[in-house]
Amino acid sequence: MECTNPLYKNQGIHTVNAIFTIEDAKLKVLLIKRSNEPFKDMWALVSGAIYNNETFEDGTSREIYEKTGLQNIKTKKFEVYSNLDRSPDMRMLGIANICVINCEKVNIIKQTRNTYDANWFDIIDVPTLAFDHSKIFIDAVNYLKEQIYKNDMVRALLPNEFTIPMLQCVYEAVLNTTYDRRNFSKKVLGLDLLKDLKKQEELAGKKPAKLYAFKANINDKKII
Amino acid sequence: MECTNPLYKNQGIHTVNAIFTIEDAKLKVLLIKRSNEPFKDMWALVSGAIYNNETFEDGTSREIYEKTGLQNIKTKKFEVYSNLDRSPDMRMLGIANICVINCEKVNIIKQTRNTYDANWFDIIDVPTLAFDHSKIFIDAVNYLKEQIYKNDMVRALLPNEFTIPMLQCVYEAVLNTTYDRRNFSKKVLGLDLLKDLKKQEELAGKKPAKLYAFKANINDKKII
DNA sequence: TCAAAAGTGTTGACATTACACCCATGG
DNA sequence: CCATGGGTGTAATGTCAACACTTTTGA
Repeated sequence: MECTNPLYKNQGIHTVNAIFTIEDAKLKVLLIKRSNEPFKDMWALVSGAIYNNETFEDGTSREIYEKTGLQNIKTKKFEVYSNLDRSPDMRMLGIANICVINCEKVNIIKQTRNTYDANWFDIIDVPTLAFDHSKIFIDAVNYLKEQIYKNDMVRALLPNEFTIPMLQCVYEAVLNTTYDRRNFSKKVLGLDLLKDLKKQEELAGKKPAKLYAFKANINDKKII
Repeated sequence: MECTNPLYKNQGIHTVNAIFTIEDAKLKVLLIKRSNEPFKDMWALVSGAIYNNETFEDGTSREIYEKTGLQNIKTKKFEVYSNLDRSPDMRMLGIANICVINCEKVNIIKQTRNTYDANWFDIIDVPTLAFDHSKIFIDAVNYLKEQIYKNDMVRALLPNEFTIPMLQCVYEAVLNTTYDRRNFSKKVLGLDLLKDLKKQEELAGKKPAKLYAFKANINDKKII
């Protein structure tokens, strides 16, 4: 239906997505290069406008798909940005998401209707971003650190079958720290969180590690 | 500026506020009674539409003030509700806040332009609410439990000068549990969080407790 | 002098940390 | 047979939970 109250009219809603992965034991964020004004040729988080006839979640999935080709991404809203001048064209309220993904599973599309490059950036090498995305990016990293203990986030960063050293690597990359290998292993196994798959990874030049999977329907337990 | 893209037009933004306090050692939420359609005569959370020319934070403060008379309330966004049918008049995206307040400091206005009653409800006695506010209320309580360890939330629920038993009462009311008085006290004092004001409360029939205040610029520390 | 509630100290249980040794693999 | 990295055990330390007694106040 048509909006008649002039006080409410002309408000748009942006979905802004900080998409993270772990690659080479480093926390990385997905950036796209804009091919249109405003902020043409600048790197940006994956973002776009929500349509009238879709929920925020549906619009977010659509925007991520259109700009990267990614599907079925786990997202978590974490902040709202409502400065009146955050977008030069019209009043766009920005709702920001953390998204986490196992980058081995996916292929990023680099050229789309509004973008002409896409890449994973180590979070310490992120350039200045379009709009207010630099601020959103910093907030996203901090939020991710706070929330990484949630099992579904950790799950999304790992393949379905993984080893305990891989799990440790996720924690160390996100929290930018190190843990003792033996204590980490002991802690995780004691939480009754993992299913022993009775299989081993196949790798060269070292003792292969055991493969595990998360048990189904586990409540969040803090590993660290 | 005018919005021309029909895909984005006609989206309104609601601020929906679950305002909590501790009264009689119980966690309570502030509800208002609606005097207009839709949902006339039903209880609701404190909510309203954000205007084009104000930030979300400013619009939230304005709505809370207009519907309750309250000012300077600490708010924290926690969720976005975007079902297409959540408001019968037009597409209204709802952004929900947790708000916390020390009810001793304030006076609630019961009659306003759109409401004709307002009251604190023990969270176990909350009736069915207007719009999707019942769902939002439940999410708010859960979020508050998750976040109560943040110092600024606890601060907002207490007067400027408070005793350790009062602090313990806040935790017990929010988390619906009990703690050992001696262990709680020991833990809090060991965190270097509080300033001893070298004063005592003045109360009848019992040993008066020492008064404390939070130290300035303290990072969040989990008491429990 | 009594009831009510606050302050403090000790102990055992449990969790976390630090650290050393052995094992399996591919080259 | 060696380099790499995974698996496991133990002792020291730190944190948390349970619990008893004393203190201060107003009535």
